[in-house]
Amino acid sequence: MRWSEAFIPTLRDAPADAEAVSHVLLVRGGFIRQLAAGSYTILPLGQRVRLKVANIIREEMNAIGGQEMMPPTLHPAEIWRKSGRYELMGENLYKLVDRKGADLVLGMTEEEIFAITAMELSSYRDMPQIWYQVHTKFRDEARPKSGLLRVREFTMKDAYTLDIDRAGLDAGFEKHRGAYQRIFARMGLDALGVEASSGAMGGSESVEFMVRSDAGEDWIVTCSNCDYRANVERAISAVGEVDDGDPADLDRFPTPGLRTIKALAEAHPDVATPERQIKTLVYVLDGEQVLVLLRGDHDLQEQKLLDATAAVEARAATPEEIRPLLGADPGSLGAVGVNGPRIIADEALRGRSNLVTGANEDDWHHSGVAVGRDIEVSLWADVREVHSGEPCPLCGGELELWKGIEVGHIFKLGTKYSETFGVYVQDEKGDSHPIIMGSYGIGVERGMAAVVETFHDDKGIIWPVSVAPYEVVITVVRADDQPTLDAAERLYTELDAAGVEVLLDDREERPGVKFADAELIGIPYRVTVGPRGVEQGIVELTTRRDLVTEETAIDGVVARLSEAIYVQRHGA
RNA sequence: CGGGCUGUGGCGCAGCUUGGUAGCGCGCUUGCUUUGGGAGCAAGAGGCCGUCGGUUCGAAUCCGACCAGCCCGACCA
Repeated sequence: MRWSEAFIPTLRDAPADAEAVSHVLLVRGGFIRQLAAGSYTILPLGQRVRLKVANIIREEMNAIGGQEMMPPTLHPAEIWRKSGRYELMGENLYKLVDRKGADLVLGMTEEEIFAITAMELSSYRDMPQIWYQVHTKFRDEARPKSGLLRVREFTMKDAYTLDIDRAGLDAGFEKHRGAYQRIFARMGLDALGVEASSGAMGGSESVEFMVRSDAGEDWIVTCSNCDYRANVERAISAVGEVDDGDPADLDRFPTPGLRTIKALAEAHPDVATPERQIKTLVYVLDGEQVLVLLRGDHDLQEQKLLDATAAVEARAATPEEIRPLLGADPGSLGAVGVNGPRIIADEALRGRSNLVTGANEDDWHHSGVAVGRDIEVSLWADVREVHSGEPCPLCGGELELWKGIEVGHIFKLGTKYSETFGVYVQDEKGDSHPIIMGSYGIGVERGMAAVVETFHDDKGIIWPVSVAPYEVVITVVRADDQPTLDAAERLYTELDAAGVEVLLDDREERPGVKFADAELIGIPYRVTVGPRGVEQGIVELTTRRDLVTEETAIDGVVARLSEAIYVQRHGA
């Protein structure tokens, strides 16, 4: 491609409303333009990257036996009502009505559609199957943000495994784990597979692939000593033992004006250190008011609460809801003697005694509280959020927290969708079994953005060869100098013939503009052709990653570049 | 959905307090000069000032409603 004929609208100034590095650089480099919140036009340069990412995904999916197909994105609402997700997905699901008044839905993930397609299968002999698509998904995000990182319309590779038994699912899951590791590695990404919550997908087990980045929206817990890694929505840590002393009798004491764990601990350091208090939270789970108990120095992880109770929506109750329920305001709440709402207690409170908690009367607290004796717990669960520095649950090493971008997520779904849609196959004895499904997603554009978040400097993007829009840019220093232009054209033709993707910067611009643009759009190799060098049969070769330049004979440059690129093209 | 901020040529911004012919930088067009790290001079093109309504002789500017976008939070397969 000749730059003079290409549509590569680079910008000198960053758009005012872009914050994330990938957002700024993709807009400035002429890869994308915003149409509306969370809605982008992918420009020619962006499309080349997007197709390369999609092709890497396709190659690795095909390599594990995946078969690409193309279901519709527009679905009858009936299907989603049947799976229960018409309601479950809430406002994130785009809902529309056609001319006949029929309700329709735009697909945001497609377990339902693939389950229905799987009704064609009837025998264990048909198993296993790996089906996938690379297609548009729609999500009415409450808050699209950060350019391509969180949008309302995007391309997702979603794959589904169909097996007759658990062992088949496990095998399919492991195949995908491997494929995903290869896909992200080929994109240059260091994506770590971490334990995750399955959320609204349902299912038993899931692994997210996270790329470390401050632009990410998830917090990840990793051990500095062993391989333990998990999303905070799922992560656990070893809790230190607390010496409660001998169990005491339940008692009350006045605590005027002491409304926080900290204030109470400072006023009564002998009995009420934070780890010897019970934190009582009132939550509303799908409309049901519940008490959630935690150790005083611990915090609630809401997703854990949802997972433990199979609830869909959790929110903190308001003071107006709490007073009629418990008879006191936040600051003096407790679960002693409460029997009405369900009481969900964190595992860290199990077996504890001699504790302090609110007495459900303003300005009074209980002391000597023994959890089993004085509080009737309805459900024990791990609902505590792990904090940085706590001991690893596996090895005791120090846990670290970091922010990550979720570039992929794989789920063991089980039979939820096959049972709903009646997808059964017969085994060798003729018995029917619901198909066991797995579901596996990668966000294509988010992956592109994650690459930019990972590889950039103050001059612009640094694409890995495997996903670069072009592999080489030939910068013609003097486009008006005929020998220079001739030499550049010859290189352009030869590189093209050698199968290298090359962009010829033949624009009548000053060199500084061309260098700056080449660096901004992140082409891995730059060949600089200028009058001085051409006279001596020499060009300059610059690598984008380290911006190191060396002079080299024109004659050898094509062979050299095609070799270097060939080995990098399929990923690091 | 709650909180904060912003809407003025393609991009970045000023003008609004105190109403009176819409401005600057970059980019774009043409010409000349220049040419190894975002050139100089000259002449140009390009704007329903987010939308609707109100106040006024007169509104980018004042008032109201709405819409859109960004950031924080809630939410998020």
